[in-house]
Amino acid sequence: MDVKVKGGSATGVREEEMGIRKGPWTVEEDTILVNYVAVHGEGRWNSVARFAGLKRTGKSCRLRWLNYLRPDVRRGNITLQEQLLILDLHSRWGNRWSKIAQHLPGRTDNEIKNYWRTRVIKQAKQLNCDVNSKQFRDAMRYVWMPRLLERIKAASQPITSAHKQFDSTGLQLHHQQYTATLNPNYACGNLSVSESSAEIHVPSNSDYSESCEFSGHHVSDGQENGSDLSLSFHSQQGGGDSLENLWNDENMWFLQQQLCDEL
DNA sequence: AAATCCGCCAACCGCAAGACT
DNA sequence: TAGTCTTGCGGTTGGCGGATT
Repeated sequence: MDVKVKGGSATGVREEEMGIRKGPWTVEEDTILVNYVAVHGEGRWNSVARFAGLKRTGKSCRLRWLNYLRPDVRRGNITLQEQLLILDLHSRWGNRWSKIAQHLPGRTDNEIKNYWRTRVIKQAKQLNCDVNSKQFRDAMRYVWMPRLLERIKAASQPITSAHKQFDSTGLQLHHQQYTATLNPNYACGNLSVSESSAEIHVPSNSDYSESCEFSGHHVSDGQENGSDLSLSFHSQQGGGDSLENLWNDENMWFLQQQLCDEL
């Protein structure tokens, strides 16, 4: 086990005197930290270090818990949906990693930051432009994000498809999940819309009992022109024509109003 | 088979803000 | 009110492992 001891600075000397450990955590240390948090809860990280017998700084304990030991930490590859969300949120907030992470349950700011640095900055280098340049932002918004959406759609493997679009000047989607009830005159069921996707759930006793789902995307140019919401849908079991009939202009208008009310 | 490169990720650092004394 | 401590955030680094030469 590699244990480094910082030297030179006053803090470093003090840490050295106290035998503060650095570097990768051991299983034993993890166990101690998990047990301590289970009993005393999160927070008071310096106390954790002091009273649990860990030779680690409070900061180190906090980081280890938040990024690795927390039970709700989600591991594994960043999904397409998550990638899309990261790109979108970063275009709004910049390097506010913790704020972005709040919208990706189970993901840590560190993970998102790493994703950005390893994938996104690499892309910028390949395009030979600065990651903060308008050129790159445009490439992201008009090329990369739409491609991601296409891949997300393709992953849902539609059998039949039909498309409707409507403009919603001034409508802005945020990142929470919204729900809208379809116009009862035209359909029954619930539509839930998130930043990158939408789903409709039709009750089995309705005339349209086949399962259908929507994929939609939110296009915002970030300018004062407002933003557009574009929704397309497909039926998984055929019947696309009948379903498409649900989506006449009135129903679209109704949905638009519902979304505007909620946002 | 060895050397080098590269991507990924855990962990550290400095700084700032808020809480506490 | 000032000084100190604690916590949280964003930037950066270092090491590991797989891919390539």
